[in-house]
Amino acid sequence: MTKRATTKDKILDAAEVLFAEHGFKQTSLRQITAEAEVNLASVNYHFGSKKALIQAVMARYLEVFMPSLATELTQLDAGFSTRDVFECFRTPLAELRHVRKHGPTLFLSLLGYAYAEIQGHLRRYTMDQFGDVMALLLDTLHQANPQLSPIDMFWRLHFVLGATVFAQVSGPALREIAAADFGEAVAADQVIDRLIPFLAGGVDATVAE
Amino acid sequence: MTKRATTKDKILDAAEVLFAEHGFKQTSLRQITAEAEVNLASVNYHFGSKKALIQAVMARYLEVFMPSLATELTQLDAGFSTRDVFECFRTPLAELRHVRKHGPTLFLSLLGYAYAEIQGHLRRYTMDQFGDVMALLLDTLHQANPQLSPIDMFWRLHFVLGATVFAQVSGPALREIAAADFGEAVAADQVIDRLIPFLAGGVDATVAE
DNA sequence: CTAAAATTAAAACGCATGTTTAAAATGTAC
DNA sequence: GTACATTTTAAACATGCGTTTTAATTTTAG
Repeated sequence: MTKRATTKDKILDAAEVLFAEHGFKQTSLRQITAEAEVNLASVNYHFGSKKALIQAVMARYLEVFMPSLATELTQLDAGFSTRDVFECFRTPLAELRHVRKHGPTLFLSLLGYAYAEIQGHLRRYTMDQFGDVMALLLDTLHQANPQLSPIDMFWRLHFVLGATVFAQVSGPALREIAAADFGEAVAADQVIDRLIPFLAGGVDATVAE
Repeated sequence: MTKRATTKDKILDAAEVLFAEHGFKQTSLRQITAEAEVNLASVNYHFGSKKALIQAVMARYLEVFMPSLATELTQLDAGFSTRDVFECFRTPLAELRHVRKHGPTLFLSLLGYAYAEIQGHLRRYTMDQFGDVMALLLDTLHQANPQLSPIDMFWRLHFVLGATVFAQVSGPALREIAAADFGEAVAADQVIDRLIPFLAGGVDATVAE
């Protein structure tokens, strides 16, 4: 049988939803503890500070996602394309559903805000912990596109991150507009189906002369 | 001869730099008025509120940029490519240098934060004021890519915005990393040279089957 | 059952924010 | 030069924030 949710988990669950919705800085501990139905002081008791809570929220996802992505990347068959590299994101993202029902969407939103609000400590944490996976990704993409210089690849990877996190951060609003304008509801998962071809096309583009 | 800067202008000039650097919400009126060397209360006296100041900052740029972009788009020669459409952004962006020395960079950063911090009032203001230009852009891109369905084009345009905006928001940090890792300094203007081929490649990509 | 440890709870602290107030200073028109 | 309007100034206000404190409560061990 499943244990009753602990205070610590109730905080994490409430925090990640609010963070994903409104960003880190703009979400207060009072909102979080109200939503989690726990006492305000319990955040500092269990996590020490808001900063530490933010890192704990990210860690739950990064610890699943990053190793999984690394595995997928290293298992690529020889002669892979850029498109194949981006397809490697599907499985690790889908696995986040195991940590939380809407894990994939939540994670990408959190990542987006982690980038947008240039939280020094978060960026440092991510890079310290998973810089090797990022380097592997950069290297793998470069293998698929040897014609691009490392610096060109560097910039294109960051354009990719930008398009991805942005699409997810403003995802709810955009899906709403899309549904209103085109009468077509789009699930969050389907956005990635539209995204991958776009990203691959961008990375594969010939450099400006 | 040029008039001495008024309090109102000193506030606008200081505000836009701080906003572009740290975002809207995270920049306080006290930082702004200290930088501008004016009294704290003068913001509310001259603009009414922080919200109104933010809109005034954006308006200075949008009023120049949007009509100029519209002009460029309508003057495209028949048979234009996606790449041609994105090249239309160069001139309007460059013109922002007339309103302020680093106008192009500032404007894109501001736009980035306006999107990232989902400021309802700002999004509404932008759409109300310049929704027609956005529609024109969407339509023009669709002309260059008639094979894409309207909803595919809708999503790709927003991926484009995401990549652009994030490239600029995290631009200073990225340029720093790039310079450290590749020993190659990149001016802010040159980022757009790397961006345009990427965006065009993404938009032109064949849709997923 | 009891004593110690871990957790929860309520309240307050110190600080920063946007905004307002009311007086002082400055500029303008006659 | 005087009266009026505009602008600047300093101070205070109300609110929300993360954090800390202290006491009550619950859980855990022996």
